[in-house]
Amino acid sequence: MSEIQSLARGLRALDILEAETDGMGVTRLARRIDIDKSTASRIMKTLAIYGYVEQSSETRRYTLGPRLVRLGQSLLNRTPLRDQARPYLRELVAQTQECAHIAVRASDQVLYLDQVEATASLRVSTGVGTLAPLHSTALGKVLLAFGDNRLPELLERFTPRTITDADTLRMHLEQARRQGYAIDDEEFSYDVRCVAVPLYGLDGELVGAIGISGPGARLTLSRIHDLALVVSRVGQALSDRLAYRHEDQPSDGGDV
Amino acid sequence: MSEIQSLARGLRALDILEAETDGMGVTRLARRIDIDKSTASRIMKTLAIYGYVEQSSETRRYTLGPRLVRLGQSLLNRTPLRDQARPYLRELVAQTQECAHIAVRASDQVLYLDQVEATASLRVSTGVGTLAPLHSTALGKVLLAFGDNRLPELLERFTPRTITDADTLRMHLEQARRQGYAIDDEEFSYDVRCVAVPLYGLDGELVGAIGISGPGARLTLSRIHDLALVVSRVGQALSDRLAYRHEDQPSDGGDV
DNA sequence: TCGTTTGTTGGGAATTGTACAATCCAGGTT
DNA sequence: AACCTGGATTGTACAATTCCCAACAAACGA
Repeated sequence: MSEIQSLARGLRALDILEAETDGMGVTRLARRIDIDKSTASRIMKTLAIYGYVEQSSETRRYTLGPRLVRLGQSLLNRTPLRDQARPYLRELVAQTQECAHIAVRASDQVLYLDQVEATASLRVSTGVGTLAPLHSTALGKVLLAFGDNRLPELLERFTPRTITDADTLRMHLEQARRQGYAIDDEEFSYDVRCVAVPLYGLDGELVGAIGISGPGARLTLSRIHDLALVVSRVGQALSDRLAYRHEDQPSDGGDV
Repeated sequence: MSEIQSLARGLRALDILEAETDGMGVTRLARRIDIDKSTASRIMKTLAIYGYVEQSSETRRYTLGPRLVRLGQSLLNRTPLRDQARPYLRELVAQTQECAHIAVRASDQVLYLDQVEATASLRVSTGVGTLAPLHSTALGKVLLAFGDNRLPELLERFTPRTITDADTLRMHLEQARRQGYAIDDEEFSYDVRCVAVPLYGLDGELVGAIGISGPGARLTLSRIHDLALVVSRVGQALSDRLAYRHEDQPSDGGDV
C-alpha cells in the first residue's frame, strides 16, 4: 500500500533504459515492465515532460534524458571532497602506477566519486557513480572500520575469497583499524586487489576513503602492504587539506 | 489525461531536492508540490525504494540518492566523445589559459559534457551536465550552424546582446559556417565571451562542439578571433582522432 | 516537563490511473 | 498493392491512488 505503482513503474522504465544504449520503444518497454503499452506511453510522456527521458522524433524511441546528467552531477558536486581530491588522486597514480579512487558511503554501499586511471594498458577501472558493496572492497572496509561500523545485513559472496561471515569481517576491520588501512584481496573481483585509507574532515569525522586498485599480478600482497604507506601519506595530506579549507580559496590543483 | 500525476509529483520532488543541498522533510516537500503530506510521504518512500532519494535515519529528511549519479554517469559515458576529448580540453587550456568545454546537442539545448578549468583565479566555469540554450552560446551556435539548423521556437533574451531575431541569428550562423567557428559575445552571460568549433565523427557527421570561454576583459573580441585558430586546430585534431578510433586502444591521454 | 512540529499510518469519498480493445500511422516486407 | 510490425492515441469499465480527516509516536524547543 505504501508503494505507488505509477511512480515505481516510471522509475523501472528509467532503470531499463539505462541498460539500453540505443533507446527503446514503448511497446518493448511495456513488455519489460509488464504493463500495457498505452500505460507505458503515458508514463514515458510524463517522464519526457520533465526531461528524464527523451523521445527521438524519428524513431520514436525513448532514451535517458539530459536532466539525469544534471541531477547526478549536482549530487557529485555536493561534496567538496571530490574537487579537492583530484590532484591527490593524480599524485597517487603517479607514485603507484595504479588506478586511484575516492569514495563515500551511500546508505549501505560505497559510492565511487571519482577516479584517475593509470596509464598502463592493463588496469582496473571502476566507473564514477558506481555503487559497490561495503564488505568486499577496500574502500568499503575503510568506511566500515573507521566510520559507522554497523555491518550490512547480508554479506553477499562475489568470489571465493569474499568474506561472508560477520565475525571474520569484524576481525578484518579490527586489523584495518590497527594498521590504518584496509585491503581487498580479490574479494570482489577476481584478480583485483585494492588498498585504501580513511579521509577525515573538518571536525575529524570520517568523510570518505581513498585508495588504489590494480591487477593481482602486479599488485601482489607484499606490494600492497608497501604501497599502503604511500596511500596513507597521500590520504593524510588530503585529510590535512580538508581539515582547514578556506571558503573562497580557488580550488586549483594544489601540489601534494 | 496524458500526464500521470503521481509520477510527475515524484519527479517534481526530485527537482526540488536538487536545489536543497541539506535535504528536505516530507512536510515542506508536500507544501512545495502542493499535495498532502501523507501523499508526499508515500511518494518519497517509493522513490527511496528505487534509490532515487535517500532518507536520513536521524533527521528523516530526504536527499537525492546515489542512483542518480549512476544514471547520469551512464548517460555521460554513452558518448565516447567525452573520454577522448579530455586531453584535448587540457591542451586547449594550456594554450589559451581559458576554460575549455565540450558539448553535444540534447533536444533543443546544449549539454555540457565535460570541462577543464583554467588556473587563473578569474575564470568562467560551467558545470558538467549543465544545459544551456542553443542560440546564445558559442557551442550552441556551432551545433546549429554545422548540424541540424532548425532554430528553436523561442529565442529567449538573457543579456542586451542576445540575438532574439531569427533572421539575424541565421546570418550569424551563416557567418560561422564561412569562418569555421562561432562566437558568443556576451550573449548569454554578462562579461563572458566564448568561441567554439564543430567536432565530426566517423562518418563526417557533426557529433558535438568544443570551445573555450573566459571573462570579457581578458577575452576581447580581437583575441577571440586570434584564439579561434587555436581552437580550430585542437578541434580538428580531436575530430581526426574521432574519425579513426580503434576499438580496444586504451584511451590514455594521447598527446595533441 | 509540556507543548509543538514532523513523519507515518489508517480510514471513507473523490479523483486518477490501468488494461483492454479499437483505430490510425509510418516503415519495411512480401 | 497488400501485409505486417512497432508505435501512438482514444474510450470505457474497473482498479488504484489521492485527498482530507484524524490518530499517534518520535523528535524538538523552550
